[in-house]
Amino acid sequence: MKTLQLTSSDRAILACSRFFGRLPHATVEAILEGATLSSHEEHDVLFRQGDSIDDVFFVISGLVRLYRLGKEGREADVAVFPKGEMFAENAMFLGRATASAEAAEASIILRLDGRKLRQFAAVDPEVAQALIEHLCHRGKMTEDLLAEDRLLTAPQRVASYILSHCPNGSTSFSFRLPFQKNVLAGKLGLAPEALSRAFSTLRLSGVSVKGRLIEIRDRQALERF
Amino acid sequence: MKTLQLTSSDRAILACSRFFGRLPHATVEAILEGATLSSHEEHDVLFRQGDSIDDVFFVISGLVRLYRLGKEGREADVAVFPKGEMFAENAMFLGRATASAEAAEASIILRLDGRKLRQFAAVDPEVAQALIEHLCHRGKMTEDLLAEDRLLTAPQRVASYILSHCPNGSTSFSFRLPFQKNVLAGKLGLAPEALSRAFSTLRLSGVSVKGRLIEIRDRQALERF
DNA sequence: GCGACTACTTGACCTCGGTCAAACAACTAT
DNA sequence: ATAGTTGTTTGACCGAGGTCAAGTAGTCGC
Repeated sequence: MKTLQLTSSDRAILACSRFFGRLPHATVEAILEGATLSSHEEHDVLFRQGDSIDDVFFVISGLVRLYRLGKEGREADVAVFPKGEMFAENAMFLGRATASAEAAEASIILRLDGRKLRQFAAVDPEVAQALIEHLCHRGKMTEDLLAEDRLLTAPQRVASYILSHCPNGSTSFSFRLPFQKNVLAGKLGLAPEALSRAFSTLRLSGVSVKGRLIEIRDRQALERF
Repeated sequence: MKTLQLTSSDRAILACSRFFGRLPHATVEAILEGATLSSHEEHDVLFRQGDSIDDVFFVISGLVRLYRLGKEGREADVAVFPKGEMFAENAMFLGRATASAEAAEASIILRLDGRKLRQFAAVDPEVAQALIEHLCHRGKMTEDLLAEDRLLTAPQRVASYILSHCPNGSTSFSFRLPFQKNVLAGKLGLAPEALSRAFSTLRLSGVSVKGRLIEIRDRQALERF
């Protein structure tokens, strides 16, 4: 872990994030005052389930995995945050972290003073509003995961993930996975082997996979799955 | 469905709910103005996934099941709300309902004007604060469900549910299920048959089940599970 | 080029839990 | 009581996916 300075390109990322994007510059600057920036290696732990943390985190670059611990060291991902996402606002209001967080690849993380943010939310309705919308969005994300776990088989979940990256309208297209298959497996609640098998099932429906490159030949076929 | 009048005992329930409990009487009264009260039979649908609703719901009595729809009419519960809980605040900010809701037993439901509540939240920081904490709590609930689904087997999930109703300290105790086993199965993401089998597995660890009455002889045995 | 990692895939096996069918139990209405 | 309805349990079966163990790519260093 190394401490860094906030650059202007970092600010650009903040400016177009869901949370900060809604707020006027002055407010953003005020919230950012005293924030610290740090770089982390893959597998660096940011905080642990049960910790009482009073910071809020923001992914400037890289990827963070949020997970719960089970018996015998088992881990279950409850969310994965790419560049531009904020997390651990929960802990700020609930008192302790409900999950652990670690960098899923080399990442740069911004750490805001939670008490200050809370203060702002209590005074500035605009900040409160932004927080509310952020929380609604986060709630929907976990609800999505839960519902997919309960309703879909492994290949269906993968198909659904692929489709969520597909601009609707086009029947064939391709894209690069934004992270390792390992991480995708975790996010979808699958063992890596199961993800692999799911991909090879989908191959029969016109999906080709070369490394991180995914190619779709027939959108309808995927939707039918 | 029948329209009703808000009684004083209904107000008492509101007053000690997580959301309204934090707010001053005057604010509560203002939010409640224009709210409508209705009674519903089991299986009455309150709204459907995808509906654009501009009401927020509150369970005065009974039980509401929130669920997502899958292929071929499959349903997956994403939350179950007992008396005193508020729901569908999500839809207010996201535009449409992310899930369907129906009464899981005969229930009395209070329906608040969402636009007005939103208005209040935008003006009164106290309301915003209450909303934020409510959303954090809801987020944690779904996260709990997701993590349990991914980390625990059926008997473990049931054990965990039982333990969550056990006053910590006592080694043996008993309580009544607050709803049908059917509903519990749904909440835990199990088929009713699987719940039944889970109970009979736990019987070997000192759990006895007679109808809705659950009796625990050995707390530690459950925790070890 | 070579070896040494690490990511990913494949195969074999087995357990958990879903599904269908049937038996049972509790409740209601007649 | 009798029959019907609904909630719950049990048995038999099977398929999805976890786990362990090899094997195959890639990728990095040199």
